[in-house]
Amino acid sequence: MQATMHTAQPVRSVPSRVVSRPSAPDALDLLEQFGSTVTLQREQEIHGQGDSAEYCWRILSGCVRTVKLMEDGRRQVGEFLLPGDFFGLDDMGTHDFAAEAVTDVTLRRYPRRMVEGLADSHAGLARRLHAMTLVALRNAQERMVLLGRKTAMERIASFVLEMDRRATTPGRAMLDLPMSRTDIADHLGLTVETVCRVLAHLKREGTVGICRSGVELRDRAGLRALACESRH
Amino acid sequence: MQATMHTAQPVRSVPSRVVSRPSAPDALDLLEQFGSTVTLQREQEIHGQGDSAEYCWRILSGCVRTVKLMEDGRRQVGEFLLPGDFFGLDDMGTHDFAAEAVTDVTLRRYPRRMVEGLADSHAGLARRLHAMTLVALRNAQERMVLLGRKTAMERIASFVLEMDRRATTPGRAMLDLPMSRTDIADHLGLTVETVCRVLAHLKREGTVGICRSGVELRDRAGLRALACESRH
DNA sequence: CGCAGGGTTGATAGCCTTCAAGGTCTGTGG
DNA sequence: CCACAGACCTTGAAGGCTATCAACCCTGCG
Repeated sequence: MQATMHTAQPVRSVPSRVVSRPSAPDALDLLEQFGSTVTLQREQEIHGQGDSAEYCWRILSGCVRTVKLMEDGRRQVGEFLLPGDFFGLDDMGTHDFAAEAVTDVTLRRYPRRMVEGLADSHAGLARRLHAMTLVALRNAQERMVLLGRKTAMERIASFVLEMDRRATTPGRAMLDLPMSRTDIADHLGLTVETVCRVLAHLKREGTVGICRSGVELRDRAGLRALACESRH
Repeated sequence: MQATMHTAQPVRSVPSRVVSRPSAPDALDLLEQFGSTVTLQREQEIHGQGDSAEYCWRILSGCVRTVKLMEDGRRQVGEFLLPGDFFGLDDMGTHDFAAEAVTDVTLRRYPRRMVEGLADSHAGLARRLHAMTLVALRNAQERMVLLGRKTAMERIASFVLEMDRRATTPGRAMLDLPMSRTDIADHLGLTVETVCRVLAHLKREGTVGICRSGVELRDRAGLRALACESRH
């Protein structure tokens, strides 16, 4: 099992081309021969809700969100995906959620037929894919606690800390949040206004600083206390 | 892929011993040689939150819940598991949720080390296990919409319909709900009182009848309208 | 019979939403 | 360069949905 499997982060692979030891073996490298690189502008749709699942993707740069719309327009953002993350692999037949570019993105696209064929003959790849699904499931379960039982303040604090842990350089003071307040609200089961108010409250308390499209983490311990998270 | 994979139900296997054609092949049958049968009384713990994941289980009879407790006592019930369902397979290293018997239960228990060993040499079994994880993930994502965006009435209606679809004989008027109101509340992100009030409301409207530890579905179409579910 | 635990119902409170208005930033076109 | 439009963000006021608190009912059981 890879180190990433023991974190509570979304499905993520170490972008092999960035690893210092370029030969670090990863079963996912087997996919590369079938991959093609695509770029999209912000707000473009990568696949729709209900689309047949022809491809899966890995993010090279940028941010992607998965979205489910109810008939009356209520929206749930399933997750935000960052460089290194895979998506589109965990759907059966059709994609339950749409996937949309939050920012301009560069993606590596793989035909699922090829991925599944390779997995049938490479047990190591199959294990790796299954492990990624398990991480996604664990994250979804953690989010069920957040959506079912946490207050607005706890949700925001948990979200900021999660994005910090997933950042390319975790622990830095400045944390980029490329998604809109509306996206954050629809991810956390809140409204835009509540997200704004809670962030303003955290700012007044000196816990975070608010910069355009990002936050400055001034008091991680305080955030952790607010988030009501046992581990992390 | 099995037919069950295309439903939105929890991880479920067809209990092979009950199938009319006793030779219906299922990769999960490979596990049987390592299985042992255990029985527990209601409210007993099967495994704790944070326990190292030594075993996984399949339910032969009864109902099980998965539970996560926050430090201050807030509780989230991850899912209710019914005969045929597997659990304990989707955890990595340790169980994130506890598992507890809702009713007296009979379980088939399998050492995970054996399961994983078998899966390494039987691609069919590995695929089957991965498929079960995918179903669990899809269910978790559907529940994120419920917890993030649905009203109390919609949550209850969705829950009743889901339990109906998963019942051993779906479509019957009488639906058994073996879990307590508190369990339902902690599953749906509500309080006991709200669950009671919503059920009472549905009863007054004639949508359901309330019997001791169960409901009578008098108006499935009405429930579906209340549940705001596209498919099903 | 009395107790204990779960279920139900009512009254009140509070968190978050809704509705509304203004502010800020960005990109565009003159 | 500046003005303007539009989208997003922020803040305020009011309302509603659900939680909280409390009381009572009901059932099973010792």
